[in-house]
Amino acid sequence: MIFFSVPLSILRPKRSFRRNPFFYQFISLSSSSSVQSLDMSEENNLHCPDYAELRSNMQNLAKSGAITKALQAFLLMRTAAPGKPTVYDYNSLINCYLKSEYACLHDLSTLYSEMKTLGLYPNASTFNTFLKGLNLLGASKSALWVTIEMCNHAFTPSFTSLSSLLKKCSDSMDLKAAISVLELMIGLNYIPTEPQVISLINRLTKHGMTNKACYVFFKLLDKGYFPTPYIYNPIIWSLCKSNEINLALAFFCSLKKKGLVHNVCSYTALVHGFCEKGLFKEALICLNNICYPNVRTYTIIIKCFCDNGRIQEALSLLTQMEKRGLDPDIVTYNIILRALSNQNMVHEIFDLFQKDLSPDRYTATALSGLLKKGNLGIAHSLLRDIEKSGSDMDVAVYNVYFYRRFKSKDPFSLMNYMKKKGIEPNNITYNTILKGYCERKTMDKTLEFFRTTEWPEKGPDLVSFNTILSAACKKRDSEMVERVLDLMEHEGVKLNVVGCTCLMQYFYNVRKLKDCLDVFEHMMSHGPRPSMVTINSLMIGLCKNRELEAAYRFFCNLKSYGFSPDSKTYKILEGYDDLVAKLQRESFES
DNA sequence: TATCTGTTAG
Repeated sequence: MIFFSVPLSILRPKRSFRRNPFFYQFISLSSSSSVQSLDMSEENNLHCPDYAELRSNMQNLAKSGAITKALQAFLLMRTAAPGKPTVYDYNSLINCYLKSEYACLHDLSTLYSEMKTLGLYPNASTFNTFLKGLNLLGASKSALWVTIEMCNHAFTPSFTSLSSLLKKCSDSMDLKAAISVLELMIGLNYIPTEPQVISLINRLTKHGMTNKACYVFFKLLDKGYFPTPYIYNPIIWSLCKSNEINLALAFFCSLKKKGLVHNVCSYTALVHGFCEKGLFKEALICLNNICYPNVRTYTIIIKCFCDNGRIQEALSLLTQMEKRGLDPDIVTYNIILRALSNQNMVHEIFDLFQKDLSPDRYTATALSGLLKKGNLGIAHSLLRDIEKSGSDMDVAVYNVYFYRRFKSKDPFSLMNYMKKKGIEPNNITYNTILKGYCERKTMDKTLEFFRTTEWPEKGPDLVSFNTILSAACKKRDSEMVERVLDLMEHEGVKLNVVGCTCLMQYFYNVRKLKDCLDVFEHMMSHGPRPSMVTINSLMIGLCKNRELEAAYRFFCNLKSYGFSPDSKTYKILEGYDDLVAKLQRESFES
């Protein structure tokens, strides 16, 4: 049979032929299709099989995934009876093809476009069959396109198919498509299920599409949908988290006006929003307006006070919640412990540990402030407790404790200890050891470690290089500075803002102010862009070298370079009374 | 539906 020798590739159109922006995979076989040019002459059909036989043949070919041959078999059915084959036969072809293990999007698109070439008009079943196939293939975008086609042909997609399409689009994070499906559903008076709406709105808000989430929400509201807080709370939260407390309030009040009753999570979002804006008074008023605030409500406001250094207020809120019968959880405690630890408030930390709390790895790292201040006792016994409790530890927890313990122990025995616990050291662990070498050993020994050690990741990183560069600069060891710079050049490591700042500090400390300024100018014109640490370093360098006038001029010009002086900049100036006096005088005169 | 930590270089 000659048509069986037609290669599939001839039937397949070129990929670049796009018919529709939504469903470009649906490509026409075009008028030059070899299906059209099939030799249908009598001589090639000596045996004339009947309709049933031909149909069965077509179905078998389709089931085996041979769509070209199946299409050819479909055309052969013309010979069986007048008016044959029909769209039902074509539907059967598609159905059988979907049962084959070779079903793919490209072939499905071919089957769709070929219908028009053959002059077949799809019926509802055709569309549903295509939708079933596209669903199987997970091609949600194409399924949306077919659904729209179906509507354009005046057929109504079922609730089930739209609902499943909505889920597919939402799960595959094609949120724009999901919104289109939802619009189709609303247009047909189909109301999606609550879990679907919650999931879609959640995903929209989490991906910075809060306005779209609002759009979806109000569309449903217009249809008389009665939303629960589970549906709209993600919107309130999203607005509050992005510092849009005014919008959140407006949204919150408009819902209240409509008679919707908010729950504690809705109010907690507002508390968070007020806190984010620094509106502590309003946050507290909001807290007091909630009939039954919970641990999370309190935790959020406590965190806010802690982050703003208002620890006493945080502690009194802790007492207040306990009095109300709300037991703080480990999250609440970790937040407070972190703040206390940064302030080195050892007694208060001790008091907290008298309570019934089960420390976890968050607790371990929250105490890093304490470690930095040298209060090792409480921290180490805590670490032992956490290890014993079987809490999940990670490399960062060990790194936090590493440097402090390094002083009294051999670093490599500590690393073995980590490994025994199943924690692999990382570059940060090694950089910490490197720092220990810099502080306690000679630069030669440090460089030897640097070169000979087996680094855990892809070798030493920029921080590693900066660690040794910084050490050489601090020691004002010009030969070593040069060696490190040569090493960096050899390894193809470029200086970043930290390295450049180290070099500037080195230059002004060895009274090479011009070299220091050269580095700064180079940074300004070629990068890396100076940071405020760089700026402040230069200020110190100028002042140290008694270039007070230059420091003053530099300070005045900071804004024109795009920098804003910070508290450190002002502190530097405070150390130079004469300069400050001049600044004050001039500001009075102007 | 909402809340938590931290390690290395200037």
